[in-house]
Amino acid sequence: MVEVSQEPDWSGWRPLSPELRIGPEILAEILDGGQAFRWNLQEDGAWSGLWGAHAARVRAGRGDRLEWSSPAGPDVGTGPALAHYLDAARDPAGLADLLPWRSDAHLAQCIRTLPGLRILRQPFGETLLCFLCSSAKRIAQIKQMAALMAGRHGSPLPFGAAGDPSASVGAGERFRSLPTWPELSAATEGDLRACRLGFRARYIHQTAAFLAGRPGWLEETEQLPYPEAKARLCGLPGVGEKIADCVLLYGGGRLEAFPVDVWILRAMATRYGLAGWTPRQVAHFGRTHFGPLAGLAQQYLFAWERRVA
DNA sequence: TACCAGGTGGAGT
DNA sequence: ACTCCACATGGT
Repeated sequence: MVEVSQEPDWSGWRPLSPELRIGPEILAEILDGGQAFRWNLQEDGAWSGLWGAHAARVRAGRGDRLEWSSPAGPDVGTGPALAHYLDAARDPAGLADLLPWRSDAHLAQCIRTLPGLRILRQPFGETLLCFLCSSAKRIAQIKQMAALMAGRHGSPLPFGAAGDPSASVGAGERFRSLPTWPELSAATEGDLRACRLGFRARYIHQTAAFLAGRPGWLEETEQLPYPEAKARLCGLPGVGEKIADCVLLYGGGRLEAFPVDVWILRAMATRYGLAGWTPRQVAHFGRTHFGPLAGLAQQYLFAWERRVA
């Protein structure tokens, strides 16, 4: 008999968290809406993705209850890791009710349109790497850069082949994680440029060199209070306020972080009458107007604005 | 072709 | 402090 399938062997589908209900559209927005850059839609409608040393498939099952499966290989605790990644324990019914939608008609509309939208809890270092790639780039291009870096500088995971042609690995190869910062410090700037990073290659190269001389610096930064953590991140080459806020929001679980990019600037100009405001002014408005969960509000505004555009 | 993309850093006012 | 603009690359 001939083995024709080049698909990886996956475990069966298993329920993730019974309380967590997320529909297919919202799941797509969560995994592929600009927070993370390593998820790809498979032909069967499930999402296949990687984070840290984990790989998994996820889909919305009956009653919008999430189901997951893992690739063939050793058990590395992917189920609990996925629950943490999706922040499943934090108010599965949705944090959005705590946002000031009662006094903000536009926010209320965004929340109605995107019920269950969540903020991920990604590995901190990976989030920094991906958002160092993000400046003046489309999401699809950031995903391409991440895939190239994983393929050329990441480590193979102990799991089977990946058949998704849009993923970073070809049939018969193993999944590859994104390179860690120590791994990146072994790459030359030219190596990184070859991953289509453009001028971002220098930032990543310099950041890798900085971190290589300071073991524990990133882990300490993750533990600091928001203002101190943000200030430290902003000291890294290529990291300004926007990227620092993205790292703290999507990688550090700091829901008060309010990243201001061109979409948020546009949304605040057209929906909130803040035309002409600087990013810094908009960030201040956002934090005060939306409160301690401003980052979640930001995600609703971002997703809604991109959807109507 | 020109313009834009989940920006940042540096130079010149 | 504010305004411009280069920085690579790919898509519309």
